[in-house]
Amino acid sequence: MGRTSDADIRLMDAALDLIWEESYGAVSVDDICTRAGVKKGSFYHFFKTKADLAVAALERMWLTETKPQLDHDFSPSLNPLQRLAGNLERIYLYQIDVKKQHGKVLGCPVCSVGSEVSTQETDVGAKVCEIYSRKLRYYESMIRDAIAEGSIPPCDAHEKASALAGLIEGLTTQSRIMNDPEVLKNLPATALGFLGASPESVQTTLSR
Amino acid sequence: MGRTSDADIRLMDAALDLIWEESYGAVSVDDICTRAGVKKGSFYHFFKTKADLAVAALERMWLTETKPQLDHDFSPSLNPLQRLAGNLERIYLYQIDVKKQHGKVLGCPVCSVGSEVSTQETDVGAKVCEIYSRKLRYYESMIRDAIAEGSIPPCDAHEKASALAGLIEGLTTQSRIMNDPEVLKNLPATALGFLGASPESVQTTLSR
DNA sequence: GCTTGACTTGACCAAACAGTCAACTATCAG
DNA sequence: CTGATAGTTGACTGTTTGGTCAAGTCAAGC
Repeated sequence: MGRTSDADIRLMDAALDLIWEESYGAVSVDDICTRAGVKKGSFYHFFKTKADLAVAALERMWLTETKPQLDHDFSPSLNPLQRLAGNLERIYLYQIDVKKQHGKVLGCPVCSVGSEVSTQETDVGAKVCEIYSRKLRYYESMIRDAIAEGSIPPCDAHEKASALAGLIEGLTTQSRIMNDPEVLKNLPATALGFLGASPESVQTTLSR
Repeated sequence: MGRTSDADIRLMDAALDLIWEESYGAVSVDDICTRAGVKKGSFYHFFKTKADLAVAALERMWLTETKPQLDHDFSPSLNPLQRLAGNLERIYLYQIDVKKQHGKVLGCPVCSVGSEVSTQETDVGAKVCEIYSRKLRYYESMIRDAIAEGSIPPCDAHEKASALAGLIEGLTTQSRIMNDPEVLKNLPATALGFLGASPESVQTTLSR
């Protein structure tokens, strides 16, 4: 019963877009409301604070975008190294497209927001941490499969996954700072090499 | 002639501290003035805007802290892999200390600020970019020396340096987000392995 | 078709904000 | 000693900000 609305969804989408394009701190509640076409009273009907909205928006992004994409890219139907190579190639092409659309490389919103607010907005920080950890599981499982398959030397999969995430997020951040997607061009090959894949298997994996 | 002052230096130090602890967007001109013990009128006597101050503060940090430290860590008097290992070990121990002092892992201010403001404050973004590039030169020269010495396989030193910086900054950011310095514990070994150093040379490099 | 309750609206408030200024003060060079 | 000048101060302005609210609107379920 009662009136129906998609204002909360419009607010989440607007918030994520703006925060991605600018930054968490540079975006005001008014900015978000204007972009979403929602009045401030409605904002506070759905969310207690900007941080509250950010948490909801991040979780929504995970559910509607990140998770489906990762499920596709890291499907066990592919061989482990191809999963990673495909995912990283897609990230590279995506940032090229983002630069075309927005005029700027925008990188990864989860990472940017996390680094910005982790010491301040604890709820947002916790949500970022959660999403980051979920991503790590995809890497970890891929690494375990690659070891089992013999395509990379044995190692601590959890630790390697964390370092791999560092490499990926670090270069993505670098491409945002430098505003240059080409920083990511060799990421697939670099990442495979980092995992210890032989130069030949890197070659064959990337040529598919 | 005229009155002397160190207010500009106090402002730069205060700004850098606050921005490091919180974020660029979360810190106001009033906050900076209060921490520096300077009145707002004096702030605007020395700097046009917060962005202007940030640029000056970053350059000052480079000159008084980063550069001397890098010159020490990457001194050609050490063998190339030891330079990197020593530098990364120091970063790890430093973040442990920062967590003790501030209660939180704060990561690298250049990288955090860069990721936050690169799309908005172009002057600050350019300065971050400049400092980032200067850091890359240390990595690049170390990599070239390591190749010449035969301790790592040949590669494009510039590209490898960029990826190495991604790995280091990425894991540093991860440790800030997770508020856990232990993320950086194996960074020395991980980075040496990433460069292609043999397990034995990693072992001997780290045991010194 | 009417009641209930979720949603909307625009006006409103106090606090925080960036930025200005004229009057004041300390210091250095001559 | 003194004048020119760099630096200081606190009070000021206008704007943006987060946040509230009472009155109004609309749709679902009975």
